[in-house]
Amino acid sequence: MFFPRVTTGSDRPIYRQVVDQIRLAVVGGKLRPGDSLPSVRAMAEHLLVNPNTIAKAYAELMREGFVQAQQGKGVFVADRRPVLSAAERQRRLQAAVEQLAHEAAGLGFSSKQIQEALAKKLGGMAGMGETEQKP
Amino acid sequence: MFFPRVTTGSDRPIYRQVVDQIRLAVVGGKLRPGDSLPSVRAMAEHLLVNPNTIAKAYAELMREGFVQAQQGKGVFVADRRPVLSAAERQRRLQAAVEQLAHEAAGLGFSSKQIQEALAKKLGGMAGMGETEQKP
Amino acid sequence: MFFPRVTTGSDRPIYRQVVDQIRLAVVGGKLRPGDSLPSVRAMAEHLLVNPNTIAKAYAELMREGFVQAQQGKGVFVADRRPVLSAAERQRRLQAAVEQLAHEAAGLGFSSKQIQEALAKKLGGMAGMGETEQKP
Amino acid sequence: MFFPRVTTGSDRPIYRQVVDQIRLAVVGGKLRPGDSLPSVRAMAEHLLVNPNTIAKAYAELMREGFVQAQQGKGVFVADRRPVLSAAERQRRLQAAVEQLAHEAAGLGFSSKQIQEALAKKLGGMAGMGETEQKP
DNA sequence: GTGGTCTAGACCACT
DNA sequence: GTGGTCTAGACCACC
Repeated sequence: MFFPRVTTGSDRPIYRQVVDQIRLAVVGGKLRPGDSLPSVRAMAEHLLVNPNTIAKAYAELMREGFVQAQQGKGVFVADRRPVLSAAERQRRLQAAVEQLAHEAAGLGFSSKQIQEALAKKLGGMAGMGETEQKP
Repeated sequence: MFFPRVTTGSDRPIYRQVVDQIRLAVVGGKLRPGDSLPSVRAMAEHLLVNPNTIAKAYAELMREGFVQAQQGKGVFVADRRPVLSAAERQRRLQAAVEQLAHEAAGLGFSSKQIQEALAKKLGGMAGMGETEQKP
Repeated sequence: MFFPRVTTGSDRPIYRQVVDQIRLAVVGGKLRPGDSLPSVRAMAEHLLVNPNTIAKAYAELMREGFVQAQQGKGVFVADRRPVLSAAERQRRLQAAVEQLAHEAAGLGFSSKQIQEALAKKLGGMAGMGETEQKP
Repeated sequence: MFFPRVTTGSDRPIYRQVVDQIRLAVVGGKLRPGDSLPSVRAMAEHLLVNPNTIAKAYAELMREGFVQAQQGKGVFVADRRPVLSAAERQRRLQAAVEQLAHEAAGLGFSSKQIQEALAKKLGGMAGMGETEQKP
């Protein structure tokens, strides 16, 4: 059974962390279509968070098409990966990159330092690199 | 006179957009130490926002050491000085990098694609690379 | 639950008084990491001031690393970490010392009298002397 | 002719700096009863500040009894030093000392560090130590 | 004129 | 419930 890890006290909301990690597990192949996910209550107890928070995360994942709820049975990974338009994906990446650039520039870091920090972070993340999608 | 551009209805707060753009203009050399910035009221009228919102942005920039307010005279670009500890700067860089990594991973981009997008963005920014500060 | 005392009509702004007292309680050990602080609304009602004023105080304390806010849960005392650079801390100490020197000199006190008053005040404060940080 | 030195961009208002320095020169004996001070206009031109600022400083000094204006002749140091009640002087000293203690404690300085910074500052100031007044 | 503080009240996101 | 943002409008200190 897949359980994400969340850290309270981060600037990233808990429900967002849950969404991120499940999404990442799906696109990375750790979770396959048909796999079942923990119930809202089970995950809430496991992570020691409010059930509403998990419910919100699942709702977001359902809206995006990553998971599907089957009445009375539980939550499952959906068959097909949802698609965002290439333009939309690119637009969001640009926005995210821009935000990092602004923040780091304000802190006085050089381009090299920023890129090294990113490389280090990406190197330690699982499931990246095999999921490339051509725009 | 320098005026930032803000878009209401964005997920990024208005005062944050103002801070970002002025900070960028300063580190990018578009604004130099001693340059005067628009008065709180003038910028508020220009951007069609509440003066308090601009005051908040200026207060943030003052705390970060980017600008200096002189009672009754106005707000001016300050001589750059490192206000944050090396550890704090590093902590903030990590947080910013992490956010990009999660966002981009959720969108299904590969490590390589993310790094290329960042490299492209940094390459197009003025004043980066010369501002390196040793921790 | 910790509640500061503020006096309206003082030359020191209310939000500053709140910041001062909470900061003192933290460095003096009266408030320990993890302790929860009154909610913005609760403290505002207790002190008979506007919630925004308390929010501003908490925002300041967060920036300085004394407290940490958790969306939807409340405000908590943070683990201490040095946020400011050594140079910035020194700069602020100098400014504070200078202010006392001017004020006391204007009142006609001798160097010796000022130093004795300070020694007496510092002697009566908890948690001082163990918190030394090398620059 | 006595001219104070002011630094713009400080957190201490200019008119306050002028008041401080003249007051200090009087209690320190550098200026003696009957000595004439620069005219508002002359000092404003010399310090490159607004005449209103100097006028405000002189008004404050006159209210306190340090100087006296003689219509058409100029501003002169007053005969007798003004007296504040012992209790009031002590109260103000306590408040000033307290403020430094709060600020420095928040910055994480030890008692010893604070006292050393004060001693260094006082050592460099003229006219102190001979002006002791018994409370 | 300038920035700084405070109030009152609204809406939003998160738990 | 919690904190975060924004608006509208007031008063003050300073130049």
